[in-house]
Amino acid sequence: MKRALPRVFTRNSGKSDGVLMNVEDRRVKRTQRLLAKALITLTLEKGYDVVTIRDITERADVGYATFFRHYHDKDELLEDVLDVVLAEMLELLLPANGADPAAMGTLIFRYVGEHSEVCRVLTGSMPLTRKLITLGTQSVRGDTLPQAASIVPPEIVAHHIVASSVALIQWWLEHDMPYPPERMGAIYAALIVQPTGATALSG
Amino acid sequence: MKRALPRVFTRNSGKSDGVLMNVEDRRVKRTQRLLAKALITLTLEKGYDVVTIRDITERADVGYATFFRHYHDKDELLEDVLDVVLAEMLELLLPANGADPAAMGTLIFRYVGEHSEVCRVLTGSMPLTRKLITLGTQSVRGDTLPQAASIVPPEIVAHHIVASSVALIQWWLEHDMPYPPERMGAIYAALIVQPTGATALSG
DNA sequence: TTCGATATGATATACAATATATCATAAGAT
DNA sequence: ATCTTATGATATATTGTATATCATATCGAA
Repeated sequence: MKRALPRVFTRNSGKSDGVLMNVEDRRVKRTQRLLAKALITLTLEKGYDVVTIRDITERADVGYATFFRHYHDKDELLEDVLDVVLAEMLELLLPANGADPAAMGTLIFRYVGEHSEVCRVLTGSMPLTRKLITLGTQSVRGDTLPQAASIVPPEIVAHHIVASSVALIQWWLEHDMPYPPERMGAIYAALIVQPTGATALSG
Repeated sequence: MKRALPRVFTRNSGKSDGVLMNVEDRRVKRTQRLLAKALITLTLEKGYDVVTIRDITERADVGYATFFRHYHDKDELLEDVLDVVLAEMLELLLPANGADPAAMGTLIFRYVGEHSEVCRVLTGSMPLTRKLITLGTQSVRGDTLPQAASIVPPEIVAHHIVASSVALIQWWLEHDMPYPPERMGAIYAALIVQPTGATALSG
């Protein structure tokens, strides 16, 4: 017997059936890190869709063909970046769960501000923004809202909260973060959480 | 004397300095209409970014090179579509200005429902969605909100109203329009207009 | 530390799509 | 009616994607 699969071929969330690569190998992690960083930098320099894979590999100082050993295309690489960001935000927000909305909002905007370049790129991609909103909506529906008998279906309420939050983040980034995270947290609470909560109950 | 510029070279909003084409010529209008229709159809069939210009020209039954006589690239063609949609919605909403929010919302969702294919494509493009939200925000800021002394800056309030509305439309389209326009108009009023108005005043 | 496994670099190449140029023809404008 | 111009057809330069191959370097495990 040949010892059952000692290696770890985990492609992110197991969705992509395509390129397999041992993510425990230092070389692999190094290459993927370099590629991700290059994509972010180049996207901020000249826009996501005009960045070529040759651009990325040259900036990352990595062989051109190496890219395709890890990802099928640019979008798959960018999705990897989103997964990392989502995991980080989740572990940031989980401990603070149940705190008051303004404090939660402050945490969110503090994180976004500290990773503004990556977030700018991610929120510039429609597929990733959709994915983000979908995941967030599911989470919000699970967490709160054991409500009923409103004009507005709970599914829409959850979607509205998440989509509005993402939009607020986008506004903040596009305007070069003119207010500090604490102020944005307060705005988040006053503009999104509080009114929507009231609507879900009474409306 | 040679008669000063009898022709009309209007490239949409005069922004693109690139391809000039007499938009009063029937042939031009016909070609552009065919190209736009082909792009919409193909995008719904297999996704915007994998649609090639050759696809478009073949579906439109138009010479390949002809495309570049009208647009630099796919995105410019799609922007043309957005301009038409925006103009139509504007003339739909202007007469009803000042009516109650639910009625306005019903008008909006009725229009979206009747043009769901085009709207699906447009709201799937991040640059166009941004443009739409920016224009809408300016309009809302001009219309209403002579307010002051709130935690939430009026600029953010306006942005929130528009972005939330677009998000609600996106939700509706993505879920295959499960409620009629009248219901969506009521939801729009209860979820977005009424709470945000209250926040802008009191919050 | 050694050894087998494997990720990488460098290179060549097939292929697809963009973008432009040219010229004859057909369609529209006046 | 005729002058203008948009189109079709075609060729071509250019760019970017995607895959294959082989020697080398790096890694993990014993």
